[in-house]
Amino acid sequence: MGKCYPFGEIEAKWQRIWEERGTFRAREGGDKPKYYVLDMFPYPSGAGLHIGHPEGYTASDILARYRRACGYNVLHPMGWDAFGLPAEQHALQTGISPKINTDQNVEKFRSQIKRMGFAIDWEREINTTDEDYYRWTQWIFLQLFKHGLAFVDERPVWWCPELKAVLSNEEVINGRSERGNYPVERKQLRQWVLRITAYAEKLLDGLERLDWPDSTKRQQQAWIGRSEGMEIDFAVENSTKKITVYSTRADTLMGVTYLVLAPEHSLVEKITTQANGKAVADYRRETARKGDLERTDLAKDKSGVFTGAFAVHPLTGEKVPIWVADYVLPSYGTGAVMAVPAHDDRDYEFAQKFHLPIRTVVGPQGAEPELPFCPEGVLRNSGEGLDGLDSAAARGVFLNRLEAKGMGRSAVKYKLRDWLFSRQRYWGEPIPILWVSEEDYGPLKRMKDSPFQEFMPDEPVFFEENGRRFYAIPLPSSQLPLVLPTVEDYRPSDGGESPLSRAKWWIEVEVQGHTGEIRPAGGPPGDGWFRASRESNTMPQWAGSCWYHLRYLSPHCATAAVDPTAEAYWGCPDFYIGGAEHAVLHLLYARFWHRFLHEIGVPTTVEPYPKLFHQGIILGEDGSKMSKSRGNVVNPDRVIGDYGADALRLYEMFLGPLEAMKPWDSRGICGVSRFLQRAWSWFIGEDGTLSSRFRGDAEENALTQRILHSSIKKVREDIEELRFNTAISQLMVLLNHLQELPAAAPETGRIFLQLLAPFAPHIAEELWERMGGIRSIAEVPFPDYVPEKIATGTVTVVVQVNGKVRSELQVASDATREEVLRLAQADGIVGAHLVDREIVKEIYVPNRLVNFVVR
RNA sequence: GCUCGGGUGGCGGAAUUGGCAGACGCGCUAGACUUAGGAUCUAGUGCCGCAAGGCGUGGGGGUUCGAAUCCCCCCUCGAGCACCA
Repeated sequence: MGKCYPFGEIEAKWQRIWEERGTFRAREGGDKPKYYVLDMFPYPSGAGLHIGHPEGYTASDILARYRRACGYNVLHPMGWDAFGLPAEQHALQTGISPKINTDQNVEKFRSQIKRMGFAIDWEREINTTDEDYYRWTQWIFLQLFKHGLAFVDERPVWWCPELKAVLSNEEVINGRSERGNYPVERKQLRQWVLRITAYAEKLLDGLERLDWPDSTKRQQQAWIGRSEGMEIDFAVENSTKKITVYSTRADTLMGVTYLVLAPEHSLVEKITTQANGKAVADYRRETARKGDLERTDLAKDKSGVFTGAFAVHPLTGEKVPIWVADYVLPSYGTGAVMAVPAHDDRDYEFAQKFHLPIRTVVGPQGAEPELPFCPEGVLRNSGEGLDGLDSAAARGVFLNRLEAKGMGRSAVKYKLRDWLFSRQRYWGEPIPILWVSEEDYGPLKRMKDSPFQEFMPDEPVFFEENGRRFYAIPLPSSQLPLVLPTVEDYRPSDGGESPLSRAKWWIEVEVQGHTGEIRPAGGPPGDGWFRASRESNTMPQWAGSCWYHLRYLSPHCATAAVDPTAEAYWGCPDFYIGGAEHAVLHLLYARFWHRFLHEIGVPTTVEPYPKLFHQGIILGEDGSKMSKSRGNVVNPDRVIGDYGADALRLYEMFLGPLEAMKPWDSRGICGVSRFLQRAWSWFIGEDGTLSSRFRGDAEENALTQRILHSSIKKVREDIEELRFNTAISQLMVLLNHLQELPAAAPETGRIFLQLLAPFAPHIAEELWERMGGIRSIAEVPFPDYVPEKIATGTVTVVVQVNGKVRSELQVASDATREEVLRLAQADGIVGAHLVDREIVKEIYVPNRLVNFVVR
């Protein structure tokens, strides 16, 4: 690039001034309406800022600056989601503590983000790993515990041997870890679990009112996976047992030819006949060994074994064999299904393989169905009074009949599973729980005045080990934050325990039931002292991001997670922007916590993020995902050094629609850089002083007025609709026109700068100041357009003959239909196409077009 | 396999309710200024054609005076879900 405006100097200058003046500090109160813009806060990775980060942040910054200029009191904060596995793995490799590593990374991220010149209130910066932050994360956990929503359970969990960590359902993709793509397996472990399923219905209903991308709503909907069906009881022949199945297609009840139990189903052992015992046991063992990848691989053949037992059809009394097969999942519905091979793909495949009977009971009206026939249809072969009914009606009839016999009921099921909340890791929030023995729990529970009563749930939470019970005791808030202790060794144990479990001095404690005091084990015995062990698991990374939008409102509040006055003023974010990869993880968990917190009286809002937007991904120059191995990574520091932050901001917004996936183009940034250079040169002459083109007496002609005012209109509308690429192109159109003018009114220059300011704030501030601006351009009201200056006297009307454009006319905007048609016919080129033709129809669209239909 | 969302010049992308397809930018061509140009400025730039004109929004069909836009079929790319009964 040739000569450049001094962006390096200007950008540093204005970033310093904004900080010194506190230009973007947000305070509660005043008459202005509030506007809270939130970015998904970054995980400060060691790699530093990625070129993708500034995309979302610039978008939110444009909105923040625009809204401020439109008279809103704007809150635009930033912080760090800094717990997480990479810092811990880094510690394992280097021995540097995650704390130190994280602090360094935050330092780097902060300085890189500051170089972008965002209108952020840095006094509100938060960090999920700060004690003052996570004490409230722990407090929220205790509230969940108190309300019976946090409990422990021995359950099969996803265990990743490579990461030596337990993963949540959401963190496992096709049998591999989301992070690192390592294989995972099933393992029985005692785990903390949050009862998110209790909120399934609310989380589903709440989606409707959210202004979110459709695809994200659909993803959450599918994840919650509500289905309506029936539970149907099948008696087991020669037994008092019954098998309850769940089905959404009870209309196919008469087509049942066998039942299937999940291998883990508790009845399997009880009903299997002796003759089949070995085969079933072998099969169950085989299933247990398999990872879910193997088990759920769709391509694989169906497998299963016969139990030797039979069930009794609740309506026909017919005997149907009971099988065990791993295509039935233990964790959904009742873990047992009625198999209707004629009308279910999976049952059909299974029946084919094991030569089980197939009975057709539903089909299209009239024609014979091709099996398996899975859509709804009309009943056949189902018996008197049923044949001919459509599926929905048939379900109603079956429901009545089964209900009458006490053998069926309607039921709603969800795919959503409870949230596995403990991690066997070091770098996370310690779970503020103590474990005491059964003998100590009783007395402690009876101390009504004990601080340990503060978060005590109605139902005790306990686990059993070697025949002994251990009870969970919540720390009182006086003991928060429970600080993550310093340890030497960050390795998890092979047995799946947290590195914290090795810190015996921290784990083994004694608690004073009366006072809430806690001391290391080995103190003198006395009244009210009990032995206890701390919970060694930590919280998953999602915990801190579940409520950070609330912490920004009063980041320094020492008495509450969020100050009620601040919360009452700011409420929840009016706009939330971040990547689509969080569609079901962070966004579902945060909705759960926020709603829970709302129910216990913390935030006044029910939903945390009423309006959400996902920015797209910026691909490498070769059109593939940016990655070190491909060597197509663009370094933001480098770009800022070469072209300046304004150019980077402008370029990322100009690339294409904000939500789209788009490739980086290193030549494209030259284009926007040239635009900024041209803008600079329009204001500043060769000698470095304000250009002489600005004359107080200059008056813009109608064309200039029209372009200027339609630019104001378009920029306003485009910003509000997040169409930043077209807003910028309009700014280019405007500048292209202004450059043609021999002289300009200072006011015209100022309006141009105000329109530019949200996108390229540094250059706009600098030129604004040189144009005589006293206040920061960020604080000057955004210009409004004058409609009369856009709608000038004449409009262009296109003239078509048989739909083909032949000419265009300049006519007065208030011209009548007759006048325009007459002018159109009088047009020379049009006339040539009308010669010897008969006009059969005349189409007239006011101020737009004329179309002659001829023969 | 199922469910969504896309396919517009050499490239990124524009186009209220169906009403001038290709705004803006990149690139390219020619010219100017220059010792020089990967700087700047000027002009041009969808395709075919000397022109008149014709053809053009993944392909095919349809509705309409008029379709990138609406309807049907097909091709293709991307995302999500993936034995949830």
